[in-house]
Amino acid sequence: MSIRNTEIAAMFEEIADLLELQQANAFRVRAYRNAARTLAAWPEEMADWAAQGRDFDDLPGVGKDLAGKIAEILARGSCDQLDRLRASFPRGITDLLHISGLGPRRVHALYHELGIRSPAQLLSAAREGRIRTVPGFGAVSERRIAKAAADHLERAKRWPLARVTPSVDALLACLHAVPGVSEVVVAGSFRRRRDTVGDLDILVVAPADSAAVRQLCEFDQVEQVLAQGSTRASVVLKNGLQVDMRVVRAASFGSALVYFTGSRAHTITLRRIAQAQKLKINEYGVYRGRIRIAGDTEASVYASIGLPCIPPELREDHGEIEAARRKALPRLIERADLCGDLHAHTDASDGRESLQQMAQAARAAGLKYLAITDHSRSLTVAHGLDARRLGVQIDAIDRLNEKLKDIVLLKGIEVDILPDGRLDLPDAVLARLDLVVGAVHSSLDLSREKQTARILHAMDRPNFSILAHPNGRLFGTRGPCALDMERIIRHARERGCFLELNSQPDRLDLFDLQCRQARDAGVAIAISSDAHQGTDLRWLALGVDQARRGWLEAGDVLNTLPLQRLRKRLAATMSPMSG
DNA sequence: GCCGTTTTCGGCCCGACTGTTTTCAGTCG
Repeated sequence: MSIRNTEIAAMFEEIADLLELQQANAFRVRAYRNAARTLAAWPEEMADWAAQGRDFDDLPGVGKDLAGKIAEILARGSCDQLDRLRASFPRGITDLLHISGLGPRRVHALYHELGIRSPAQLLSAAREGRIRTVPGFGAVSERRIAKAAADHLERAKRWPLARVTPSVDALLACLHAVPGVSEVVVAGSFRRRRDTVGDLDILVVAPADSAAVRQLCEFDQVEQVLAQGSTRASVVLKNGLQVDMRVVRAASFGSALVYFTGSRAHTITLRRIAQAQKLKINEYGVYRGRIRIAGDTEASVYASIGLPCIPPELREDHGEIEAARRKALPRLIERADLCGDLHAHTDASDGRESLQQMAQAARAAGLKYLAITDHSRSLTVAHGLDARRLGVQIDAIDRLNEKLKDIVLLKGIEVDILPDGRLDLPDAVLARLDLVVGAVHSSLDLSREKQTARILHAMDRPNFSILAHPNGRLFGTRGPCALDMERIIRHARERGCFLELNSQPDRLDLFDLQCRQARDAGVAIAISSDAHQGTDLRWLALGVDQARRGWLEAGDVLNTLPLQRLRKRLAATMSPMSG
């Protein structure tokens, strides 16, 4: 199988790590990291570029040298430089670089003084009191290293976005109570609405002498204070979540918000642009020489370098700055653009509420239609519907629709895609429905080829409308299935069917970059709640957040269509000879 | 190692916090 961009990126990161341990030129190291970042986010595979005869040095941050290394990696799975570097260090030593508090200098020192070459060895050395014998290390460092090594061995964890909401609410309340505090904003990846967050970055606007830092450090949910200064503090909450807080004055609010919202790559690019215009951007403002020319609002910071304000969800240095320059930023979808929801369950399968209760909840959520898509028969743990029970539900929906006002229930099913790609109910039964949502719930560990073929085959069935939660990942439970998503997107385009962005907090599936690929390919996305009770409809907002990260506009999303136009789009997928 | 209405050479984002090196290097975000 061909080598993927993410694998090339990982090799460049490894080269960068090993070069750092060799104390190589820091800018050379950075060049590898820049290229790795570009590769990891690039929508087209370099293997395809190679097949098309395209030059790798067309990639930003990739010159002749790195282009040659990409070609070498594609050809033989590695490159001479990586092989040489690996040979000169013990395997696994780069793990040490990913332990909090350790950088290349300290790892170098620990390796040469104590022969430490793994996190486990580091932990024992710290517990035996040997770290403090190394010049530059003391008892405090040793204690911190022991803790960080233990944490690393337990594996650093990222939090699903929705799971940090209780902590966010508590922190906002805590900090708003401080006299003089005028703004409290959670910035960082939380504000960019990434599907997971590693920590919380909180920006507080307050006078220089405010008690905000002390308030956070003394907050009753704080387990440990990592750092405490006059304008910054870092703490770990009792639930393990790290919180970094910065205090700025109102005049710097905009520049601080840009800076702490990130991403790192985005802000670095902004500063490079500023530098080229003889300006300097930092968290306190935008400066020409010693004169401060902007910084009170985010818009003023972007305007100072000739750009419109870029929505936080796009700030990943994935082309949004170039798009802003060309005045070609997308007009991102909003929750209010959704007219309905195309994936919901009732108590007929594993939902908790009746048809009528779900209809009322959907109307209360401002929706005009709700597709009822209970599970199919093979998902026995969810009391999946067979043909007879589905028929009963179809009749019940028809009767209920006659009585309902301001909301229409659509007749659907979340039909299992069987391991061989067949659907779990006969075509004649599915043909009675308004839409068919197909989903994989079993045999999740097939090979990439088999899993992809299974889904392509299912899409070819005459009544297939929407592929539900395409990657099948569940945070904390299982990773995404091995899939050729580019092929699935192309096939959906050819077949005229749709991909779901499942809004459940533990799914958020399609991923952001895949949404963008689908959009670029002209495949519409259904943003669906997968609600199992009425209150779950609130998850649609999370799906919209992720869709915005995928650059989706209202026109890219199937369920922004009003009912009549939606019916037409769906009907095209439901006719036996479609595609 | 990359890159150029600053430059084909000489730059490369910027500031806060920590521990320990009594003046700053290392790390982090």
